[in-house]
Amino acid sequence: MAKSPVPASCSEHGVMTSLGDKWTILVILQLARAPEPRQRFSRLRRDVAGISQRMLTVTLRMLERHGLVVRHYHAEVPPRVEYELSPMGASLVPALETFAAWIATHWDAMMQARDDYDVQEP
Amino acid sequence: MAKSPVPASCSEHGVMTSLGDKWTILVILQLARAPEPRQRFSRLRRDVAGISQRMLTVTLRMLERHGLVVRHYHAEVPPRVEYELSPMGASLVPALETFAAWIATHWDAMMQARDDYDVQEP
DNA sequence: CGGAATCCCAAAGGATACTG
DNA sequence: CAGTATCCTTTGGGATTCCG
Repeated sequence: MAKSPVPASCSEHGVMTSLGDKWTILVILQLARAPEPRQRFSRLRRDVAGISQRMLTVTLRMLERHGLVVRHYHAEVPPRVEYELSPMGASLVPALETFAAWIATHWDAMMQARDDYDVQEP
Repeated sequence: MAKSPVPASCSEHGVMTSLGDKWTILVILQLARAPEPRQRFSRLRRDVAGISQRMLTVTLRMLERHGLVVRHYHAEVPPRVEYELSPMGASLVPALETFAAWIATHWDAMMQARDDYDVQEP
């Protein structure tokens, strides 16, 4: 990069790199969909399909760092940590749910298009 | 992966991996925002800030493969190729614009939160 | 002009082991 | 339990060159 003088769209560009990440979106949706607003680390680990413990840690840290998630640490033995969406994080949820709904609606058509494309052009 | 028996959320998971990609979102938005519905390769290359020729090719191929973009090839000399959103691709745009609008609105707050976080915890 | 192919490096991310 | 640290493999993606 550093070839164009950082246009205005660079803010979008930068956020897409982090927020557009697969795990980020899935973790936020999981936090939003669960009945209880606060979720424990191990629960998220189970419910976000396929995420590794490392990526969940990294993702939650990034979200906390940007003010989208609040981390509640309880200094007990064994320790208990809960995560919940901040008001700003919660305000992002509708956009993500719209995105997720679009996927659910068009998933079959996209897979069909992909198969058609693949049989035609080898 | 292949540890959990591929739950229903795997569709979201799978699409996020491709559609959630940074370049994919930026290319779709560029195709949607330009006044002319059809855009030439070289124009997209210029307008999508920072994208390499390789990634633009890969991204457009993937979008075409999934039925979100239509490729118009004109066998002239020199050849001319135009891309435009399919109806399905266009139907995704509102969701992405909502996402982009959220980013524009909350960008400053996120950067502020990030700076606050960074000075506190070294 | 609009790619495709190759090369190659840097970053992402999984597996494992250890700790407060 | 909720991480952190390390290692190591896989992937992303830029640079370059060549082709229709």
